Amino acid sequence: MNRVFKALADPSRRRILQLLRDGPLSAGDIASHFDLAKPTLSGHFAVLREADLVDQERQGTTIYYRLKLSVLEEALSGLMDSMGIGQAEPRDAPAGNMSRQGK
Amino acid sequence: MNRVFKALADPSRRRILQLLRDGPLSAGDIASHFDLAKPTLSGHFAVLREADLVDQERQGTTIYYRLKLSVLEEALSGLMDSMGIGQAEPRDAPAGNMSRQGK
DNA sequence: ACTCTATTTCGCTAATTAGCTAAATACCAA
DNA sequence: TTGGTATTTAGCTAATTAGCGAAATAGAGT
Repeated sequence: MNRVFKALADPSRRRILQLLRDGPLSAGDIASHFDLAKPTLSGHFAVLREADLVDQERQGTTIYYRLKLSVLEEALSGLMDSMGIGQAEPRDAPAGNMSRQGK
Repeated sequence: MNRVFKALADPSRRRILQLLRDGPLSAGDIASHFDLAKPTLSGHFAVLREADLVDQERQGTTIYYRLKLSVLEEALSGLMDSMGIGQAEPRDAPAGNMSRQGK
């Protein structure tokens, strides 16, 4: 989960994920949307892969990347949960007194 | 919005936000939950402030930090929106076509 | 003015990161 | 096996980051 947020911290990587929203794309297809060198993009793909946010499928000489939406969803809702966003009630903090921080 | 995701990329900062979920805390209160030096935490506060995720209020010699939940919410739902993750509507939402798949 | 306490700012270091070019790998076709 | 296309790996640099201790700032109490 930490890797997911690290991955999301870079705008290029967020944009890659957006591009993958409508279906798998090859590395080259993705690269054509950017003004970055291919190896740079390849590095971003590696980060996304390590975060388990995408998976790869080779088809001949072309590699297709596909968004793993459920992983992204779980990370985001996990965070929202821990922050008390949304209708999810925190399970760890009884809504009364937990630690009155005396000092 | 980029600053928000950069801020969220660090686990200590995410934990700070969690601690602030139940109400404002002083810098010292927060620091007592960590094994980090005060200046280090102070740096994290600065990052969170620049991301507009918290605000500060001085009370005597003590500085209280408060979570700006709406900023966090908007960043997250903005991302979810751009990724096509459903039920991310803060206000009025076009609840219609969610089955866009294909390529 | 002095002295606490709380917090930040200042330098510094080590680790990480994003970017590049050049070279390597993988696959396909002739 | 040679050649071509797609992508990654290797090796580098510059910029950013997280951490620290020491010093500075700020307010409150004496």
